[in-house]
Amino acid sequence: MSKYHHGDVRNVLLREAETILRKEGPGGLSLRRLARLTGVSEAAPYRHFDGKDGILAAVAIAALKRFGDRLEETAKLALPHEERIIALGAAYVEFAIEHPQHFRLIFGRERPPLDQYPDLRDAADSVFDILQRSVTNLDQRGDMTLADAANAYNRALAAWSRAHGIATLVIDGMISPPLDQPIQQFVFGLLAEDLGIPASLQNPKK
Amino acid sequence: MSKYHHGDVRNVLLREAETILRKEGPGGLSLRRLARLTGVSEAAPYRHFDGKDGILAAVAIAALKRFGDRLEETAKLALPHEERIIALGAAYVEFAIEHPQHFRLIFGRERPPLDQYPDLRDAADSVFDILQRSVTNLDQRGDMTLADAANAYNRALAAWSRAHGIATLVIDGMISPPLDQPIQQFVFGLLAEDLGIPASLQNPKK
DNA sequence: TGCGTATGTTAACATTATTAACATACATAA
DNA sequence: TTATGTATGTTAATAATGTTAACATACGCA
Repeated sequence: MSKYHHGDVRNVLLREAETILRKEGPGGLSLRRLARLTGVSEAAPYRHFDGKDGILAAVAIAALKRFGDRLEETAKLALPHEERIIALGAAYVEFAIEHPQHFRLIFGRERPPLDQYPDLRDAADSVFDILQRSVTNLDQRGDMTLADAANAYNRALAAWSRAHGIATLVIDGMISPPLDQPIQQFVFGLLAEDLGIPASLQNPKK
Repeated sequence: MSKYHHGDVRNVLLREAETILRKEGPGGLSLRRLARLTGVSEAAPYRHFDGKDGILAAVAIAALKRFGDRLEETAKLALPHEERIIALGAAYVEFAIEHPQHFRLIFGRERPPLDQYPDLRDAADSVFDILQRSVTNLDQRGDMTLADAANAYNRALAAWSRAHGIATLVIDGMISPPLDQPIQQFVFGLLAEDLGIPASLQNPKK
């Protein structure tokens, strides 16, 4: 009977880390507790991951993958372009509300440094690519001028910022979706809110 | 010659905490290091603050005060209502970029729990009040219907979300203001970006 | 069979937040 | 002035953390 060598420690650690993170967030994830819960020695995780950041990076990459898949699904819906932007923003916010800790891990300050984890950077870039392509609708428009492209990029950033702001404010407890209406409706309302930007300040192009 | 009793430890601690936080953020602020730098014993801070969260709360309250003052200044400018909203958003984002750690402390996950520090909650509420009053322009409109009020509240939330999203994405390194144009211009561009929300999704009122 | 590498382990180190137990200065009432 | 209580220090202890070093075992493969 082997005294150790569980055979699958890496995956067990990852799954356990997932459930801890879901409850307590990146800060609450302690390597030693993780090891204890996994039933493995306190130094074992270091054989499979590059320390705490390594584990967080692995979890973040998995989360980004799921996030990206979800956004892509939404982006594929047969919708008018403007409505698709709204739907994307709603999916974005819903993900944040359903998985606040993952969302924080992906975007927040405790995210492992992108330049130390290239896979993490790639995963993050890929999600932004989905957003950008969907919002600017690059696929159907090979004939854009440079100015159009800059414009499209700005529109993507603006849409992203709006969704991101709602998501962040909600999960950080600064605003609370009203209890008497479905969250979807609340998010749609905010995303579609027309701010009445004066023409004098609007982008001169278009 | 007295062996201790510096006379002003609380303020010295606060100022030292400020400079540490500015460089390293809430997570990097260690009570022991703070005490060492202040030239005081490691347990001394506990005589003046309710532990680490207490210090963070005090710093956050001061930061919120400055933040609020700045927003209020902007809100007082003689501008058309819509342009004032843009200016407020810009001031909001500029504060975040100039003081990212303070901004994080105010809004992020490491903020001490609001229900344990009523003064902190009051300070935060007061800032949101400024935003809300300015965006909805409540002062000049005593004649609003209930629906109007709800609408105004939503407009405030939407404007706030947009600015908050830009601020958060920038200080978390997800987007970078272009180097070849002033930050102000970048922020204005994003805030004023017209997303082309379809009429079918716009708020039926108005 | 033997050897190298991957995967475990235990033990140690440095750091952290917090609290208890004790010491000193100061303010104020007698 | 003296006495006493409170505010403000200190040192020392506890419990937890990330990380690394030194050592042990299992497995894959020549």
